[in-house]
Amino acid sequence: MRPTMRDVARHAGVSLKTVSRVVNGEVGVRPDTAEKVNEAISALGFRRNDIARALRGGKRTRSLGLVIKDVANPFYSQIARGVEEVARLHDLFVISGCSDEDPARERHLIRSLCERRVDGLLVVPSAADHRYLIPELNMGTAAVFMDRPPEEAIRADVVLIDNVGGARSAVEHLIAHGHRRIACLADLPGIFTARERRRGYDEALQAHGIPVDESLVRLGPHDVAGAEAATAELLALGDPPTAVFAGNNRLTIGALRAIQAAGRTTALVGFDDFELADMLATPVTVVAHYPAEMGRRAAELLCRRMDGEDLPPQRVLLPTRLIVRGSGESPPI
Amino acid sequence: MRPTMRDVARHAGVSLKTVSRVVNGEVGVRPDTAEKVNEAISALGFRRNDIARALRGGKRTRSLGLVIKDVANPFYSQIARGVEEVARLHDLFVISGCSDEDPARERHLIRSLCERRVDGLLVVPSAADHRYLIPELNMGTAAVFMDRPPEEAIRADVVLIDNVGGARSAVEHLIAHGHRRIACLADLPGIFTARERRRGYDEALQAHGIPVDESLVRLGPHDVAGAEAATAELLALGDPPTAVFAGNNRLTIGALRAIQAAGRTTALVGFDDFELADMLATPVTVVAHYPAEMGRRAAELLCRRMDGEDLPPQRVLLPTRLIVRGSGESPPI
DNA sequence: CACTGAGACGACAACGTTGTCATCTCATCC
DNA sequence: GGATGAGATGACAACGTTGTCGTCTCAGTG
Repeated sequence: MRPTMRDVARHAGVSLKTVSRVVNGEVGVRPDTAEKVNEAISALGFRRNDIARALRGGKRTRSLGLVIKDVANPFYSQIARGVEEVARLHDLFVISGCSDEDPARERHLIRSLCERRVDGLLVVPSAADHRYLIPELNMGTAAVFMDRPPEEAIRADVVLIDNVGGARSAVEHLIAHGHRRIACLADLPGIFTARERRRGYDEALQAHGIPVDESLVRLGPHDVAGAEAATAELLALGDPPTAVFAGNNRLTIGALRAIQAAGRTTALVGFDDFELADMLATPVTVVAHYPAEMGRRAAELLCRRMDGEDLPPQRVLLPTRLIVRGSGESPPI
Repeated sequence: MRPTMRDVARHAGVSLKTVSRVVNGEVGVRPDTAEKVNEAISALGFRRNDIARALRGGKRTRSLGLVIKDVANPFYSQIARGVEEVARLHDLFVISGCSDEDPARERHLIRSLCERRVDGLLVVPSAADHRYLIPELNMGTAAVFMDRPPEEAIRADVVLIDNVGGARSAVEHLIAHGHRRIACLADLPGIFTARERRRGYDEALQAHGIPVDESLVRLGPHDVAGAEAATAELLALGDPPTAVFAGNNRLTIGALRAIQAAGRTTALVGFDDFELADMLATPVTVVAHYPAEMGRRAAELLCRRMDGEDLPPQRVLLPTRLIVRGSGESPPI
């Protein structure tokens, strides 16, 4: 089927090794010999077999595995983009898979990637137990986690967003605009980022001497519809909140729908920026962060590990930025 | 570093081949032998080396290459998602790369993917010449193109959106609402989809006996800013259009900005659906299509080719759907 | 002319796995 | 009791490449 170096060698009347030398640009081949070989290569359409190349000498496969929840989700696709940019610089390929937040699938993916001998792993871990990774790590597969840390037992680098700080800045922004009754839409409490953002919300209130009113906190909404319902409920309270902090972009959209539907001017700040946030009927004030940057930083850390650098496990915290657009600056009723 | 089957064999006191049999679930191993082997496997943390596996016997690598313009762009990330879904069913991995519409990079990517011996290629081709692919195709690498066809000379499957039909339906919708002066924002004429959508625009007008007024057609705007400027220019004409057809979602957003800025109620229909189109100040009527479906269909075709099916090259045309949301139904001034 | 050494090139093994075929062990049967 | 054969296991080669080392050629030197 595909010609091998042996075929090229036969065709050019030289030895296998000489073809190898030419293909890899090694020195010590006479120009006319090299030309003969190159002619044979184009005549036969030879392509060096990277599979064989990786096998021989336990060479690197020049590939890294990326496990995310879902490429179709902009948050993850931007991470993927950041990863790919760094991979490109290092002449690495990215082999990616979507876990869909299913721990079994995640585990299967990681295992398969290890079997393919990727040089390193980049993982956005699901909420499950990751100790099964320990043997792989001990065996020398480098790994860096993104967005959520794995359990204590796993000594690996992590790149996180400053969830607590970002949430705090959002809530403080609302407080600065005079709000005291601020609702919090948090995602499922099993999710690390949801817990952290909730913590930032609490800290901001406490820092300003505002008691946390649990009736204004909604843990659990996980999609636009859930957030819309939860917000509608909050707005229907006898003493409704004058502002809402939404823990991620799904929740922000849901809250926005409910606020618009209720014809209120309730203030809103959301975690996560999203496209067209500035083009909505009410432009949305958000805590922005940079998923592509997370991918890049994680990939860079991974490359350093792959190059054998032996630092203690790093924990990178990426900053957030409050983008003021209107929805967060409405005064209390 | 990582243990091999030989190590496992030594540890279990059996032969290499017996380990292979156990690992691959072959019959003809006594249960107690299998157990010894399995114990050795977990004791050593053995993982079968898929690289060696693929090499031996010219086996498939169980991977496919995906070349898109940019994963961070939702259109492409949805394609990637569709591809992933099918790949998962066939136990294949997806190795992807972003061409950034750079023909040289695309070529490099495809070449590298072939060197890695992917079992098949999925490509959204850039505007360049793809004849360099012919040797690879002849050499047995299956390939399926998406979104844009490669040149005539390349006999391969293609999965396209019904660009002409979708554009025609958009413009006919505007005509049905009484518009006669309909502007067309098309992307760079070098882009296949831009040409096709422009053609749909022409056909719709001609079918209704409306002459094409070239002063209402803008070829070239390629981003939001360009479309905004072009639309502003159109609206400033002595006899401005009463409706705009925008050839893709970037152009739609640009047009929308310009229309809002000018305080007009100019009707607007855009090609490509986008998230939050229904949440904008003016909800946008669009020609929707399904990029994930394109990825799925292309991946399915590719899998059939990889399984050795030998059909003539297929050309799949995916339907579009007009989603009415408001912006396309304003009457002429 | 014999010697030296650098430069060009080739033979061979090895990477980790699996397909092929050979061997070895028994229980079964006449 | 020896032949038979099924079942279990092992030896070995091969996949396509590259690292190591050996061989060969030939110009330069004494």
